[in-house]
Amino acid sequence: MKVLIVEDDLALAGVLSYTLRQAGYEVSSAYDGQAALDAWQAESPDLVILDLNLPKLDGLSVCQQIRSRSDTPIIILSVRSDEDDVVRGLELGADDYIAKPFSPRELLARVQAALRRLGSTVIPGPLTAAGITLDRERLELHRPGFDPVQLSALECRLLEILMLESGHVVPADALITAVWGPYGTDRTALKQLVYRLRRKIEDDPSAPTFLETVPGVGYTIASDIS
Amino acid sequence: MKVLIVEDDLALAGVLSYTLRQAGYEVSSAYDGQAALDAWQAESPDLVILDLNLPKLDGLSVCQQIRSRSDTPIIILSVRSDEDDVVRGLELGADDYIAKPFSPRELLARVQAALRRLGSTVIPGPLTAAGITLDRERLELHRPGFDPVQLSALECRLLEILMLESGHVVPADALITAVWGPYGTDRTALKQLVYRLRRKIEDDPSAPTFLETVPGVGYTIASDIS
DNA sequence: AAAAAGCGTTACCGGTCTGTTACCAAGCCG
DNA sequence: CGGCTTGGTAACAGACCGGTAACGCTTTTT
Repeated sequence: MKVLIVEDDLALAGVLSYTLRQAGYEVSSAYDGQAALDAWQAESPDLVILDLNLPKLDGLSVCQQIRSRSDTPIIILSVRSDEDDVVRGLELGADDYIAKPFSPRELLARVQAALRRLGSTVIPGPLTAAGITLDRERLELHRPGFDPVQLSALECRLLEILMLESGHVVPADALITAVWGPYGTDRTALKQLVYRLRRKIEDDPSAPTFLETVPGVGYTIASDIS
Repeated sequence: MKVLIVEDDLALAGVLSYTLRQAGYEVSSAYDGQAALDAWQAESPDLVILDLNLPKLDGLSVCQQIRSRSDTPIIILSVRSDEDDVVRGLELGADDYIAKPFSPRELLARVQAALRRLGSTVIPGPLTAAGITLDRERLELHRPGFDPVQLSALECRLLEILMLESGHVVPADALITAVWGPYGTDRTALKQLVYRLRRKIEDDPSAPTFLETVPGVGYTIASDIS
């Protein structure tokens, strides 16, 4: 996993770099906006950590440029006074932000979350739980006795989370965050996704036997095969 | 929520302890590095507040040791001259730091933030008391010989409290505070809630056998199985 | 270029949850 | 004995929630 750090404060960049390397990431750095774009094209990293205050080319512009050309996850670094810019950055398609000062540990957590969310990360071996198997590469669901079902990317991610937590109830908020990122808000989208997923995998959506609702809390899939 | 305070300045430790206790945390203290590790193992706190300047065993070492064995959030206390150590502490996996001098309010805010960040994953296991089992994840009540009963969020909270105090009488005021918070509502709401809960779980609401009323005081559930 | 699929959004409907008001029965006290 | 408090019951209304449908925009496929 390659991470590009765009930060003009060399001390901070050093800390970030050290932390990420420790965690097993491959790290490259850029110290101004123009260099950032060059490095991005040269390295095609899997994730970008982007300071907003940059020499030569503004961080927001960098964000926009990158986003216009790819889906690479972007995490914005900001100081408190940048609040407006953060909002604009998120609107421009950044995935998350961290306000300075922050702990490397927190950064690491966000990097991992962002990579996990984009699904690009995990070299997905098939995931088996609750009696079913999810082929995350082909977005296919396999169930004994049924034909394989073709899933969309979002459906696959939703199912993946529920399977990883199989036997436990996953709160709706947690699902939203895990699927749409920290700024996904609307529960309606989740309702929709669950509904569409149920129609694909279940014979009778009105009496779900597999993907169950826990009213007021969230959703769950049974861990045991009944 | 348990907090471990590691601070050799007794006066400061006292202030910290007082502040946190006021806010409803359970607090334990250690006054040197070695004692900190011992206390940490003995108490398994939910969060550690760690001074860096400690007798016997350096704060950074304590941080490292704790982090190598668990994800317990750590907040570093430091004086301005410690800056380098703070950075090292954060690299070692601390979650946040506070520079002395600080206000109690700031401390509380950081503690809460740290707990919120990592602690949201605390899943309550099933609670068993008085012969019944409460599945707090699914809001379900299980009783031997009966079908599981679906509860609402409030009903579940009420039952949880009574079960935790099973065998004792819980005053009505205490119940209201525990369920609706410090700005609790009328007793009528409690009457309602009890009534509705009884109808869900009891065959004969007019002669309650499980959730009993203690007139003029509150409610209780028997601790023994009758 | 046309068709299909993915997905966010709005709207609607029926259900449950829950605070409130009202009423009744029982106990306490002067 | 009559007023008062306390607890149970009923009924209602507003809020919230989850499932469903339909629309439209975008992306992918054909």
